[in-house]
Amino acid sequence: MGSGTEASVPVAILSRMERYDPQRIEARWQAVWAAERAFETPNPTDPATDTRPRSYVLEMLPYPSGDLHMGHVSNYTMGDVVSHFRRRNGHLVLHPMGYDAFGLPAENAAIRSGGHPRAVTEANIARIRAQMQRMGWSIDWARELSTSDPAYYRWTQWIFLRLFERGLAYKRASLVNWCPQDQTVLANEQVIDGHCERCGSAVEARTLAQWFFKITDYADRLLDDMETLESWPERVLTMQRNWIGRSQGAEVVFGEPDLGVEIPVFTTRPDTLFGATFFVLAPEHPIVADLVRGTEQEDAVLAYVRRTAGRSVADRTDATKEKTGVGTGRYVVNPVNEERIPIYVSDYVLVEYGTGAIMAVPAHDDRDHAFATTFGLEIRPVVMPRDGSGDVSVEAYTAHTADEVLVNSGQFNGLRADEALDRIVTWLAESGRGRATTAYRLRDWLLSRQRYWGAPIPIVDCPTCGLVAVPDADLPVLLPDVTEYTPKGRSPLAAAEEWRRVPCPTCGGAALRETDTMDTFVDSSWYFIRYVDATKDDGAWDRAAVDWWLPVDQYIGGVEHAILHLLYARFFVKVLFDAGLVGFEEPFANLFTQGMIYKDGAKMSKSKGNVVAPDAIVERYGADALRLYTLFMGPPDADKEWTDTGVTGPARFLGSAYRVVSEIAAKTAGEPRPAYADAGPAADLARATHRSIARVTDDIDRRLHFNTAIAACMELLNAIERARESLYGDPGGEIVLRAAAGTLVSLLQPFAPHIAEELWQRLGGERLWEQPWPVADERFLRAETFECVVQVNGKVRDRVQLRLGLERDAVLAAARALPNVRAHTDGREVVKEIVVPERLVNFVVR
RNA sequence: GCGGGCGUGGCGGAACUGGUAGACGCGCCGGACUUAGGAUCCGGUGGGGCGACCCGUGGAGGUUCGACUCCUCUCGCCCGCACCA
Repeated sequence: MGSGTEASVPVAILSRMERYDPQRIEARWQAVWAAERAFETPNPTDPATDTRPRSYVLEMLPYPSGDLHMGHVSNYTMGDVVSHFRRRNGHLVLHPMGYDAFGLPAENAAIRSGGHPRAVTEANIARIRAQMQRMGWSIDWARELSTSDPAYYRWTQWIFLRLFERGLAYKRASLVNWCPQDQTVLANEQVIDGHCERCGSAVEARTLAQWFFKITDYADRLLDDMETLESWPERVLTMQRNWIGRSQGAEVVFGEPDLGVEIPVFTTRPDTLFGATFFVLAPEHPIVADLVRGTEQEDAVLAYVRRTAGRSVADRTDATKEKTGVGTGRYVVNPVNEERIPIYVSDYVLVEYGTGAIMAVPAHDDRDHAFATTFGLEIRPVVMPRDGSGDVSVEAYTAHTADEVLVNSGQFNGLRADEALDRIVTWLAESGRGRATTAYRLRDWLLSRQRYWGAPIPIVDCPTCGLVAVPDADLPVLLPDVTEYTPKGRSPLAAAEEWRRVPCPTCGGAALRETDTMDTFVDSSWYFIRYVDATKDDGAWDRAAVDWWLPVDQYIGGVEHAILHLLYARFFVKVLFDAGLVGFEEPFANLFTQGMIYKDGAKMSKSKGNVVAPDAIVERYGADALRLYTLFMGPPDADKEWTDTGVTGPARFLGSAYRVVSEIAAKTAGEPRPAYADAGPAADLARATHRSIARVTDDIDRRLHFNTAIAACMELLNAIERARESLYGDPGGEIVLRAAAGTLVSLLQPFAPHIAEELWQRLGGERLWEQPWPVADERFLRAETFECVVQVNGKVRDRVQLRLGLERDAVLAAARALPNVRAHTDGREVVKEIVVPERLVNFVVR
């Protein structure tokens, strides 16, 4: 890769025949990187003793829907900048890529086109891979993986079995979210406002036997370990905290005397126990049928339960609608005061939360208040501010102040509410009628899906042995080929009769395979581990190598995964840790969530017709320009607005850098490294060069503010352009000029690696991607003089160029002497003189 | 309702620690080169005023010599959760 010939081409000819041609340059360098396997990073041969600095830089893997979109470009470019930066700062960098390839879109496309989901997926992957490679990201393609590959999902199944054997994967009939459009169940996390996250259909509640992961067992650790995730965005932590929804409270047991049953409730307000004036069961509560059997309320209650079951989830959970319900004719006894209170059935109580039953305290709960008002039930205040101001006739009194006391509460009257809460819980525990407990909003993760294109659940259902794990040695359980994928409410795998019939692994008797497939979020909950050993076939991974690379040092992705993927992946890692399979408890040490790219004020989407295809931009301006623009648009975590004209800024900048650096390469000689000069324009340029190094380094490393880093590169180019004519012909000046050009190219490399490599070569360098990152020389960060701003009463009146290190009195004297300063101070009394060293002077006058 | 975030030129944004508001870029205006310009180069560009100056970071107060930055109140927008007892 010599460059001697190009450096001698006369400038006039060069500028005419060698206009910046990104297509040619980018193809050239991508070929070089591929041939040299420039970005492949093998695992250490001996991880136990290898102490080399390393960084695992990862962006969330794409769903291969066909085309790369702008969100991907922005996301992967940010990761690429960090990767290049760390590589050039001496780190071994793991920067892999893969495909989240199972899932409904490919299956639906296959149904439409009559093809096979596998074929659709493979075609999509080929397409998106080519588009990603065209972007020139420094990815270790030797580690590429696809979650729909049997060599991958074999280990997804293997991990499922580890959860199964630990009792963390179980099958249970329960009330689940059913999407009538996609004909499958959905996890709670995939239901947005009662609608299917993917297709938008109103979700129905159905009772079905489904597979769950017991993520609730990990609720406390998922919550408490967030303390260690210091650099995670606050909003992601908050969203996870809300989602887990831990509430401290008490379980209180209410007795039903006629049938002799006990019904526990969960409450966060045991202090209001004396205010319970009725009791409510969720319509699906198992005791409802027993309570009303043979009574005159039976028909009314069962009719209400049926009506509720027929309504959509969105409808049921609409908090603004009027409360409905029906009395059962039965009552329970309040354990604290032996009072009989009536039992109602109402859909405002959710069977999945707490115990599915509540004690209703209308005086101190908005929902109970609304119900009591509708049904004309007693509203009895039991917690009041000391001044007696809490009126509960119109709305519930729910405030929490330090100065509340209990009333109407027997032996607890007069106690402060917080004190009473503790005392009542103690009393309940001592009398065996309750205990302190914690409830969570988080539900177990429903992972089974009645669809084809996913990893089969590796379980066999045996009439004698029950649910039995497929032995590890028999993995993968391959997806059978079926002819019909159209969703019909049961898994298409059920039609593969031959495939289903297997001998029971335990007793050898005739048994049937599980036909549901796994939620694709299972696939993506461990892929970051598999990258370490992406091709290993005698195990899921090598623990020593995994522990060497992980946790991920910098994870980058969209905030839309704040709960789903990030919570699931955290859960998986904790389970794997407990099973001794990995040596860390959190997968992602640092998380960065990038903003979304909008166009015309809306999220880019096909349905809105405002999608800008990266391909089209690359074709016209080149990958470097597109990379630069997606970063230059704004701070990485903020949402950004795409404008078609905006790309021209970075594109012109690259064209201009190409011209100017090529000219300098041809007209000067020397090393493309930072150099020094003592005075004059050369010294100014040397300072500008070193300041740029400091700024770009800090912007990438500490702030992840790529937009200002690029702005700094633009400023350096402007400085070079301004200085070059006066430096040509001066030997010392030419060295500085060439060094400045080299530094510019070097700083630009993480953002625009193709043009940087091309220009670096033109300047006589080689393999810029592995050159050390430039270091700013402190001596050149400071000028000899500074512009001192002089204010009078806080308003800028003049400026003066002063020597650095000048004493306070001298600074004041110089400032005072300025004509415009005198105009504003003469004849007035100066009451105060403020001097901010090396910045400004402020005279306060009266 | 609860929680998180954001309001700066015509536009995207910069100002990181309280110290020159508007870096950098787009767009626009003027000029050069040109058969031509969606190319390139040069100059200008927050508002008002001939000017000295005045006004300006959603709004109103406050702290300070000095506030985009800190405090109080308020308006608007975005995101998340929401009948979770």
